[in-house]
Amino acid sequence: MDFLTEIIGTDTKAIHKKFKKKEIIQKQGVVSKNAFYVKKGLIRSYSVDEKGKEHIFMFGSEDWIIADLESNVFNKPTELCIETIEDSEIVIFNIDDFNYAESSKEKLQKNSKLLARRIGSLQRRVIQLMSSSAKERYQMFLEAYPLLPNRVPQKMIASYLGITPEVLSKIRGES
Amino acid sequence: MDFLTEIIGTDTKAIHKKFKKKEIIQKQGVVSKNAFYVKKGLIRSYSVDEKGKEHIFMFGSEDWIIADLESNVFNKPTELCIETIEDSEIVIFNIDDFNYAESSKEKLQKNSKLLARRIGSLQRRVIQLMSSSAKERYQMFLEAYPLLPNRVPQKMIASYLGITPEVLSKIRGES
DNA sequence: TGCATTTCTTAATCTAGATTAATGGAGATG
DNA sequence: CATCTCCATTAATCTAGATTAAGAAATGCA
Repeated sequence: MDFLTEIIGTDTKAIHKKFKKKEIIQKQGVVSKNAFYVKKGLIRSYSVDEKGKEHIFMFGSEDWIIADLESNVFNKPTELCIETIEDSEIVIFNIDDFNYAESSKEKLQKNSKLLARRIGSLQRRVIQLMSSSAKERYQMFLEAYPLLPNRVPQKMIASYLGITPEVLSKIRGES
Repeated sequence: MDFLTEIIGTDTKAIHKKFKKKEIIQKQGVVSKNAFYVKKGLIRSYSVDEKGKEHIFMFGSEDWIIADLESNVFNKPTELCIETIEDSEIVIFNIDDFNYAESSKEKLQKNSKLLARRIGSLQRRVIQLMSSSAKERYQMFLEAYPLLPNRVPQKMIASYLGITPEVLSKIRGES
């Protein structure tokens, strides 16, 4: 738990938990201040629209932190459901502790860097969604996350890219 | 310059500048550490794809800060061009100062909150782009930014929504 | 091991939104 | 004020990707 300790320090209360494959870590609709650090395994966060369709917002593998900041910041029920894809070990901690508590300067700075980094990748994602075709987006995904395709089912990759599994299958068949 | 002082403090070196309508504040391709605080007026950041098509990433009106964090964080040329829509007064400052310098704890915490808030809205934007129709996105835009439609040309709203001006015109005609 | 369920693929349609093109206004500029 | 360039709108096509459907492969479970 090295990388995590470095970020949240040792003073933060954190719960260590193991989950089986396909277990729900956090349900949609809950108001929670939790953040989830992936020590081992693979998880995903996704929203479900009115038609019952799932849209994967992000994947989290080792050393990633997943949290619904939209919910945390604006204090409203999560639209994101968080669920394991593989058997996983997750460290759950309170995001307020993480962000604003009696943290050291150093910790706060590290935190800012992490947040900025995440904004960077979200920015890229938004621009991609607006300007690239399904095929281009798939290729960029492969480059950005070369290890994930082996661990994630096709239909989830499709969901992350904002396309249907049928179209993804076609694209893969082409190249 | 109240709100800004509160965030960046008085120690940070900042340049105060006036721009005419349609002036370019920052060009694509530059590696810069600049952030732009809008004191007065309206600006936009956008990327241009290979086909020469513009995609507006975000608008910034009074009290907004616009910066290409993707570029700042990963230290690579900006993909975002920043340009005024109206005559504007802009405060330019170095984002490193803002983030990591000899800042007070309080300032760092405030900074974290701002970043988290921005992540929240980007998260929402990504989910919207994946799950909503053009019409729904337009309606959400109107709710989220009720004042902008009067100040921004249609074609720019279309660009922000990720659709063509023709489709936006059609949508507006319907309701 | 065998049956059930889920996932992937292929193919035939359908549709939201893109593209192209033409028109009438609205601002800018001399 | 006359010309010019840019904008918004409408309408006719076109197309990327959605939907539907059905069979094949993989996976889970008793």
